Amino acid sequence: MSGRISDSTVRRLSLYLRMLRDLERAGVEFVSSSQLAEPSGATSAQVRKDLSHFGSFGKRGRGYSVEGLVRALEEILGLSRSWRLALVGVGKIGSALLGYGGLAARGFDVVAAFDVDEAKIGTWAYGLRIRPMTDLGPGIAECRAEIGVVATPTEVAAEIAAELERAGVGAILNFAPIELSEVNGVPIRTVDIVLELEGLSYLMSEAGRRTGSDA
Amino acid sequence: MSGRISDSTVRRLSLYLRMLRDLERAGVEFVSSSQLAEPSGATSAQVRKDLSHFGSFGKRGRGYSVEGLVRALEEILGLSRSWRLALVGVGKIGSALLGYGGLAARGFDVVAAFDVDEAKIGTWAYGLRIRPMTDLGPGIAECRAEIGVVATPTEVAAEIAAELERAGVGAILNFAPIELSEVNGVPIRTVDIVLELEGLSYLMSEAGRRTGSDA
DNA sequence: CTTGGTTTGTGAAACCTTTCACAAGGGTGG
DNA sequence: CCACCCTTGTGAAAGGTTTCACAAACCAAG
Repeated sequence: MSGRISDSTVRRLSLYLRMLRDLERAGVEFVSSSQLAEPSGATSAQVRKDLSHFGSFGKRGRGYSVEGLVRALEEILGLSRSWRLALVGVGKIGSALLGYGGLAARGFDVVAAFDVDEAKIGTWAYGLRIRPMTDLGPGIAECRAEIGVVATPTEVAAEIAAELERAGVGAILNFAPIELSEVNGVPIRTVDIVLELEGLSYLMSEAGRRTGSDA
Repeated sequence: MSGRISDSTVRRLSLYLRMLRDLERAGVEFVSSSQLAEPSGATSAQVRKDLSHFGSFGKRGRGYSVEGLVRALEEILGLSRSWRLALVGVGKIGSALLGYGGLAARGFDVVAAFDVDEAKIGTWAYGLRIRPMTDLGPGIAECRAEIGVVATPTEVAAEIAAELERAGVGAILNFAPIELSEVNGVPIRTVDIVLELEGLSYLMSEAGRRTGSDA
C-alpha cells in the first residue's frame, strides 16, 4: 500500500468523508463501498482501491464502520486538526471568503488579512483587523498561518505568492486567474472561475456543432 | 483528428489562449510550441498534441501565427461570442461574482439575478435588479441565459440546478460544496473551495509525515 | 538551387488511472 | 459446527493521457 497518491484520489477521499459525516450524524453504523461511491459518481471498486492505498478499513461481508472510517479519513487528509489561513487582498472575493462561515466550520480559520488599500487598512472585517501589506512577512510569522490565500489582482499574484512562501506558509490557495508555479515544494491550488466558464463554453459550443452538423 | 477531447486538454487550451492574447497585445507575430507551453507548465509536445486534435495551425520551422491561433482557439472554445449568465443566490459569493469585472471583460455577462430573500428582492446590485426565485423559469427564458450559476446554500443547490436545467440553460456553474449530477447532457462544473483546501491539507500532512519519519 | 538550422505534426512507447473479476474472510441462522 | 450470503481487498486487464523521437516541411543565407 501507499506510494504516490493522485489528486483525483485525494479529491474523492474528501467526498467520501463528507458523506460519511452525514451518515454519522444520521446515526448509521456501517456503510458499503457501493453506498459510499454513489454521491461522488465513483464506482464501488474505486472506493475500495482509493482506501486500499492507506490500509484495510473494512470488514468483509459487513462494510466499513462509519465512525472508524470518518476518523481514519480525517487522519489521512490532515483534518483532525484545524488550519490557520492568511488572506491577502480583501476585495470582493476576499470579503466573500471572510464572510463565508463554511470555512471555519470545517476547520479552516482565517487568522490574518492584508491589503494595500489605505482606506481598508486598520478597519475591521468579520472580526479581523486588516493589516498593511508591508506587515505580511512578520504578520504571518506572528500568527503562524499555514495556508496563504491569494485574492489580489492578477498582476501582483505571483509576487504575493512568492512573499507568502518566503514568509513560511506551507501551501497556497490562489484565486487570481494565473497559473502559479510551485516552488520549494509549497503546493498551490488555483481556483479559476474563468477557466471553468471557458470549459463550459467549449462543451456548449461542441454540443451545438454536433447537433448542427447532424441535422 | 478530433474525437473526444479530455477536460485537461480543454483547460490547457484556455491557458494557451490567455498567453496568446498577451502576446498579441505585445505585438508578437509568431510563437513556438515551447514558448506556449511554459506558462501552463506543459511540454511543447503536449501543446502540439492538444492543438493537433483540432487541425494544423502551425508552420514548420516557424511556429504558430499568434493572431491566427488566437482566432482558432476562440472558435474552438466558443469564445468568439459572449455568453449570458443567470445568477441564483445573491449572498457573499453571488455578490462577489456580480462585482467582479473580470467576467464581463471575458465575455461572460450576468444578465439576471435571483434570490429568495424578501429584503433583497427588487433592490439593485451592480446594475441588476434582483428578482424573486419564483421568477426563475420565466426570467431565464426571457433573458435567454445560457449558463446558470448556483450560489445558494448547499441544501437547495441540487433543486436549483434541476430548475435551471428545466428553464433551459445549457450549462451550470456550481459554487455549493456538493457534487451535482449531470442530467440531460447539461454539463456542470463545481467550484469547491473546501475541497481545494482539504487537498492542500492532505499534501501538508503528507509532507509532515514524510519528514517526520525520515528524521 | 542547395545546405543548414529550426519547428511542426504524429505514430509508438511509457506511464498512470480505472474497471473487472474473484479468492479470501466475516457474519448469521439453523 | 456448517452452509450460505455478502462485501472487502487486490492482482490483472482495459482504457486513457503524456512523453518520446523523428520524418516532413519551411525559411534564410549563400
